[in-house]
Amino acid sequence: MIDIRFIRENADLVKAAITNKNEKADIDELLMIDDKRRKLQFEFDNKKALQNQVSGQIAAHKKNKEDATALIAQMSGVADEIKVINSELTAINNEFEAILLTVPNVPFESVPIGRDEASNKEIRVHGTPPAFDFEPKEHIEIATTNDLLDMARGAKITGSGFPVYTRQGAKLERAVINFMLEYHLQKHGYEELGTPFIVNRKAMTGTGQLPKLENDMYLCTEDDLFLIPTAEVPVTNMHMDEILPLAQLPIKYVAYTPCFRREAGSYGKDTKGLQRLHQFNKVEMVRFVEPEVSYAALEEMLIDAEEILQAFGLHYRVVELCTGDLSFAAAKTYDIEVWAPGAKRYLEVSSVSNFVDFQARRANIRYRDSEGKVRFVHTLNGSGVATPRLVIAILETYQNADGSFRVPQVLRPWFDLKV
RNA sequence: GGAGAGUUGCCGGAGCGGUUGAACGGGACGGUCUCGAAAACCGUUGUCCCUUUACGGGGACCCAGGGUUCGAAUCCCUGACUCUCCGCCA
Repeated sequence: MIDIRFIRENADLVKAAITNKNEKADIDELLMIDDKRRKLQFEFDNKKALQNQVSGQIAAHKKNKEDATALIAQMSGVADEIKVINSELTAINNEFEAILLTVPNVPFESVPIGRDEASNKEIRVHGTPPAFDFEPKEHIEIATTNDLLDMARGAKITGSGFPVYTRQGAKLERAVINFMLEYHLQKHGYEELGTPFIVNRKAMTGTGQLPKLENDMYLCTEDDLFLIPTAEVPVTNMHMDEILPLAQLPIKYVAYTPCFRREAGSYGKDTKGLQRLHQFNKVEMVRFVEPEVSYAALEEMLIDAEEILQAFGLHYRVVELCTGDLSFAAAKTYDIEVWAPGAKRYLEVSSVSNFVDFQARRANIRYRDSEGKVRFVHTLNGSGVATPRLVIAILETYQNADGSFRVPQVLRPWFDLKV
């Protein structure tokens, strides 16, 4: 969330950010409630101060065996008054919090302003589209020919958007995950976590999925627990309500998890094969850093993700998202889009974002700086990377004229692992 | 699922309903001593909110939320979590 003090002093800036992000949040209402709640708090504090003071006197009287009935009588109504103010205060604080949680993060100053992805800015292009002396096929055809994927049976046992990877397909995907994990561990110095795939409301609120995206997530109503849409949620919330010692920063975690997304409202879009799924696997990087270095860390993470695609020898481009395409919690985001020669288009395989202190405030993740002051950390995360579209790009890039495909060199050790 | 025990500050661990934001011990940090270090000794060691130019002042917080009371870390209720035993089970 955004510091209410910042909102008070920069209301116009925050309002512009809301507009530019195509979000809705009533800042005027928020500020009005903020004012009311501070007045109530003041009243509460004063009443409490009186009660504390007289209670001290009562204690002193009793200690000296003096009569305190007058003082007790004087206080008998005060407790009720405090109770009333307190319940009003609780109500207004809840109201305040509810609105504050709907205020999106403010985009970083350099982020291009724009309505939608049309205003995104291409940062760089790596490599060139591979050339074929035959017409390259789309992944779903390659997968069918080689028995890698069974979408129909996935639909039978769950529903559409739940793929079954079959035989070599399952092995290929697992090899990809292993390769990416080890790469980040060994070359980029991340620490691996294996987290729960189901989290509670507090965690979902901490990273900013709630309250906005409740409808996009799978919910176990019996226990009020959500299936994670990304490892960002459990991993970032690892340090919820903690004050980290400076020596621990930066913290760099990598985790593989499945991701579950209802994709409400996107039916009929990118439905082919593995392009858009309700369940997919992803290797995710998360960092906790000092505020001063978070934008440098963002560039580093982007490279960390790019190296994966480079290792696979894939053609891709990096795009900086404009304000309108930026997610609710992000201040700045790069997307990496890999080239799919069969589909003849770029597919988003990674999103690398700096959330600055937005998530840290929500999840109350702080650190003690070199002067001993407690401050909010900056959090970042990036896919490194999501498997379905990576598998698409691999199959389409490494396909042969006869319909077969090659396993990229870097995957061989994982694919041909001997036991 | 059944029965029981617990949840206090960085950690361990006290805490009769009334100057207890919290004894005591450990750790950490600063200082004295030392050529340096250890030991010893002295000191420091909370988060958040409101107010103040500042010094300061006020409030909240001892798992969470309610209740009893003039007053709750301390009593009562509910919930969460942890541990032990039983049952079930990968």
